[in-house]
Amino acid sequence: MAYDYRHMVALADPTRRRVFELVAQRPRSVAELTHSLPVSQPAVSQHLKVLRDAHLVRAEPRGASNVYHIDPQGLGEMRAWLDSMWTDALGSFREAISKSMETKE
Amino acid sequence: MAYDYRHMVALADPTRRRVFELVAQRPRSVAELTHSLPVSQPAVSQHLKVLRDAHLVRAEPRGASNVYHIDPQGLGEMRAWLDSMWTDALGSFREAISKSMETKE
DNA sequence: AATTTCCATAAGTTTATGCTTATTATTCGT
DNA sequence: ACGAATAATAAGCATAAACTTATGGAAATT
Repeated sequence: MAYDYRHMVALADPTRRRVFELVAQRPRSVAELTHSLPVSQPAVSQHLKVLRDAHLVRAEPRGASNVYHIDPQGLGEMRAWLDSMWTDALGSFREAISKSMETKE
Repeated sequence: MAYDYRHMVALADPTRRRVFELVAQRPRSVAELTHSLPVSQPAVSQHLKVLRDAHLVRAEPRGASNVYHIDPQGLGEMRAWLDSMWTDALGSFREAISKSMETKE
């Protein structure tokens, strides 16, 4: 069940981020993405693979071209992680605060 | 205002992630963290710097030692980004779905 | 006050990863 | 059916970034 942070890894690279943002705006083919970016087509394909594996985008074949759109699953998993982090981590954070209050007063 | 993804960059590295998780469990000193990890103390300090810059952790000097705890700001910023992504990106996602429905029906 | 503990920074090395060119498979247009 | 276009994969390179050892400064211990 352990969260594997694939989404963070995927979004850590600036170019890959740009790919994701472009796809998030509206569905786009690989050729279209390549034209909007300062890197080669294979580079774009490689980034898309990482984003696909992280369930952040999904490919939809449309004839010879491959149209990518957002995959809600990735964002959903991130949100779930963030929510649990919010309660767990910030819970113990609050405890620590109270304790340091006690110590100081 | 543009989101700079510092948090994602920070959490992309497995060791740094481990540091973050340990600090999230409960506040810990650098020495404590080093003992729990397979890397040297300077490596831990370097990771902590990245996490600090991303506002994911905060240092609290306690005598000679430095106790790190969670910084809510980082998680908050991530949540804000995620929420806006959720509405924007998934909004256009829904549109695309509707359109592809029209096309197919 | 000397020694040890704690942590951060610096410098250098090694590993990871993002990029390129080359190639292949599939589909479209003519 | 043939040539052009689309995209994925492979191999190699080059830079970035994660690690190491070395060092220095501040606080605790004796």
